[in-house]
Amino acid sequence: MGTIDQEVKTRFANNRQRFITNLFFTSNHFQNMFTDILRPYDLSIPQLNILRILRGAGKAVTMNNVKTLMIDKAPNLTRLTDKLLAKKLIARQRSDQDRRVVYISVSKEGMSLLEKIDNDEAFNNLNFLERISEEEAKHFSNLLDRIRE
Amino acid sequence: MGTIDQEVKTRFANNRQRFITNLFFTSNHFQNMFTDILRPYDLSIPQLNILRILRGAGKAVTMNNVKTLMIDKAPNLTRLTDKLLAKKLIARQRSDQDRRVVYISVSKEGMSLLEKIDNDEAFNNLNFLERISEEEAKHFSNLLDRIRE
DNA sequence: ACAAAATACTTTACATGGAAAATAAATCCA
DNA sequence: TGGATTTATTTTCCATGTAAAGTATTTTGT
Repeated sequence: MGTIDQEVKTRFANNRQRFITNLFFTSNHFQNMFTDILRPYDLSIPQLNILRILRGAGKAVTMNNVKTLMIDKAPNLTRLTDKLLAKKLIARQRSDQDRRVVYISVSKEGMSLLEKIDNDEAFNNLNFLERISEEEAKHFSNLLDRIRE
Repeated sequence: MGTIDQEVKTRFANNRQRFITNLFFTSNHFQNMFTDILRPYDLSIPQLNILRILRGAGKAVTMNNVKTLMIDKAPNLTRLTDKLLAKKLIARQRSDQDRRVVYISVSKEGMSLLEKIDNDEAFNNLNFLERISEEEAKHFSNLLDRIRE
């Protein structure tokens, strides 16, 4: 794994160009890494996000609430939850008060899968991020906040 | 657009966690921005990448070469180039020397589309990146190189 | 020369992202 | 009350990402 210039074999006009390309490339790189780590658990990144949101909530949550809590939006949330349901990782229940509303919650199976993943060396330790210090991470995160306006 | 903590409404365990989430979020944010800018040109990001690679090469390039030059790999390059061909933005020609090899190149239409996009205010000025200096961009890009190992 | 392996590309299948239309139920308001 | 609007979710459509299998052609090794 070399510099971004080596990776994409491109000559950049300036450092902002280099930076934005590197941002895409690096994000992609780590997403692939997470995807690989999750593969043995037969879980996708958005599926894990949903499970974590449900665990974090500690109670049943409406689809709408899940959607607003998802990081990268939740495209086809119904389709995603269908799959979690098929794997019995969540439960689904329609509200009695408002019959348009659907609640979902983590099942026991879902909770124990989350625990397994929490204890997964590769996933939990983030040891691929050891090369960046807490201070640098903070500074960098602030910078990302800033350039998004 | 607020800080990453506001955006994803999450409490992060540490700054490395915050950073990696912010990386995904910000990358996604800018990709969506590019996608929106390209929409009126009826062109996707990978399609634009291919056109630029072809222009950069200045000559016909084999599918295999295009693949190695693509940033995020070129999934279904045939399918992608089919679409560019349908829009007459590229030309395709089978090699005489090695009949397995397929060359593609930018057409006149492709070149003039690229010029239009080059002159597109929103796309070309990268003014959404004004908040980061050249020096910061350089430093940040180096840091991204480093954490990828 | 000729079968086996490698190479270049194409095709297929399936999961996901993103946007928009469709459906169903609740609320608003004249 | 009852039609129009809003809200919550589902469904559909299309482009892409990813992996694997398939096809055609060339190269390799005996």
